[in-house]
Amino acid sequence: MVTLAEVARHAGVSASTVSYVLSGKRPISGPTRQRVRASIEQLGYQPHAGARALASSRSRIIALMVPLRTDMYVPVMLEIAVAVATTARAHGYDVLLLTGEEGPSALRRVTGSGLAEAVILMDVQLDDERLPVLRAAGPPAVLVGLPGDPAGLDCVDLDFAAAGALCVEHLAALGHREIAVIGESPGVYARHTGFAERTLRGLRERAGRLGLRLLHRPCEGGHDAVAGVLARIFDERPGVSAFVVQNETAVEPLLALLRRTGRAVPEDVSVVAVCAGQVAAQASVALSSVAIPAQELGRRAVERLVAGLARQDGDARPDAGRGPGVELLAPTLTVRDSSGPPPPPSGVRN
Amino acid sequence: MVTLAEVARHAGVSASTVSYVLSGKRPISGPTRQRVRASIEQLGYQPHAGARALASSRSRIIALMVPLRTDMYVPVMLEIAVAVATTARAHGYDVLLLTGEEGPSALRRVTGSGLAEAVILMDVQLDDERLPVLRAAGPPAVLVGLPGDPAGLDCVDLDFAAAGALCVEHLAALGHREIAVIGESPGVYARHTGFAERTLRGLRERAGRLGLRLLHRPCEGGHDAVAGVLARIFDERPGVSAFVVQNETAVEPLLALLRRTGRAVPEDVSVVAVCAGQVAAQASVALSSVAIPAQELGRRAVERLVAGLARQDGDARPDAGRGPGVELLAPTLTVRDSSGPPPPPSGVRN
DNA sequence: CTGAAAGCGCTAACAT
DNA sequence: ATGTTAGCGCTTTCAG
Repeated sequence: MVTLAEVARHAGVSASTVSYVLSGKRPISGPTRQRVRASIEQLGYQPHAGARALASSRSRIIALMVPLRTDMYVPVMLEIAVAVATTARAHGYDVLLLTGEEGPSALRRVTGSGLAEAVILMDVQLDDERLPVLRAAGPPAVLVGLPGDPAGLDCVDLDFAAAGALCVEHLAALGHREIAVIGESPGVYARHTGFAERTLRGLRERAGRLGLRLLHRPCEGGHDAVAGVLARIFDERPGVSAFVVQNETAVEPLLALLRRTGRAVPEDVSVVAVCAGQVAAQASVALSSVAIPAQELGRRAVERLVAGLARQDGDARPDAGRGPGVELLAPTLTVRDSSGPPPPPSGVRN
Repeated sequence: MVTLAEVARHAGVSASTVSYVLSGKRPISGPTRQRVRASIEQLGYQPHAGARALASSRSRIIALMVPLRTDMYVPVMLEIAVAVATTARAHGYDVLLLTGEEGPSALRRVTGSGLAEAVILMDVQLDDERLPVLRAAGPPAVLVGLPGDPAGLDCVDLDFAAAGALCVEHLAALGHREIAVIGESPGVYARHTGFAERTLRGLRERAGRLGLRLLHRPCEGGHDAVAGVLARIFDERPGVSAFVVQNETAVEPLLALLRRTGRAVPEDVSVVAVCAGQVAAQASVALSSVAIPAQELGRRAVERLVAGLARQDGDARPDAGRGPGVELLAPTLTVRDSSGPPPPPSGVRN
């Protein structure tokens, strides 16, 4: 293995000079820098990560904790993870993959051992058990998602409430007066995953303001579960002319069932989804939808973390990352083929 | 930060004793071990990862390279990644997440810097550009997937050829004589991703042996693409009574289109899939399918890697991991609701 | 602008 | 069974 000392000897300089060429932490004359660079190149030198971490107390590693349970928003999770890794690299960091399984102790472990100098948490619950660890003099952290009490924490998420409102608004503008919401599976609500409840709040609030009727039903994924829920909805509210879906695995079953029961989309009923953009675009009827901005979420999480770490170093630049706090990304609704005006009142159908 | 030296002082022993209590690399008397353990506990000591890596030249980190492009088998990819992380932890390793983006250089980087001591590569292409790095005195590595020439490499994958054969066999046993294959998107074949071609080979070979007609068509995901392919298939081969699908995003569109064109599944046509188990189970008609054993793949990859690393250490145990080479997991076909006997010859329908 | 040298915290001979 | 000690490779004072 090539060491810094060998590079130094080869270049005819001291070890510290090589180090400073690498870090740029002090001015090095042009010629020396050239020679050192050449030696590094020739010898194929690569700094030893462990030695660096030991001497500098900075591992340049960010831990990313993904949920163990992969039952929800799976493509989105992967996309966020990949965006985190990519963005982290762009800032000189590597990413350590942790699963939710180990829970809070994993955070203590990677953080206490100096393995990771910061963490990003995905799939945050309203009263997440990992949060106490973070508040108690924890490491720099950014949550993707919003806990019940985000005080003192750094969070990035889609503004799901606004997303819900946006869906209602879109449907209201088309003339719909009665909407049904096919929600996440009951388990998601039971776990108090914030985004589901926030979406619902946004839906309800805007529906209330615009005077629409709104019916919400949690729903498991899969064809049979959706069939049951759908039947109950039409039973309770025959006047429903539009659906908002927030469960990727319910999307296709819903479309299939509507088709089978002779309801054309969007002629007879409209459907709007809050889900991964790809899912919406590739559905058997391209769905008008609010996409989860997975890449953006991953990217922002890293950027905020890196800004925070720089701040620690005394990089008092006022620009990067607008400081800690909650950052909610504004939702965008993409209109595709699944939403249109409601059918004319029954009996008047042409 | 609590150091090993402090623990040693607190316990009234030398630093090496503490180290050995931790590593178990030499016998320590019961009493001393107790005292050291107690001190560790009380002081909340955590070994410094960097210092350890430096002194021992073992980082206890495995790099996992996932494809950047997330267009295929996405849930499976995440499931593998999570299984890798979980299994690695069970063996005392952590996992570094790399994206395909950086390519071969990422391998050199994490490996040359001692950051990771071994790597797992996912989504391996037939002539993967990362392989030369591995063969050339590279780090211990396991591929999830099969390259064109696996010589000298350690690989784990589903036996896709056997999976294809299994599908044909199942359909043949039901009485089908003419089968169509909805393949992966053309891009996948163009990239020479091995599994798609191996599946096809298995399908063809078994179909040939059993005297079935087989028609293969690559297919993009999404409703429109599937519609086009399906139309062409029925045009060319009106006698087709069964489909094998190997593209998760084509599954629901296919089912929807069959339904719409008045073909009942499985009464009129059978459908068998090679895809994630969850997708098959949750489809609008529960699909008979060969599942991709994601967890098993991730688990085996780590186990083989760890076995290899132990072998390096001189752990000449004959058991663990059956040595390097190619390990193909046997496929399992789960019969669900989408496959049955073909309809009686036309004109005889009841 | 550059060098010398003292650690960073841990492991693993080498002792006893 | 335990202690002593010499590094592992790098960063960062302290000195010029």
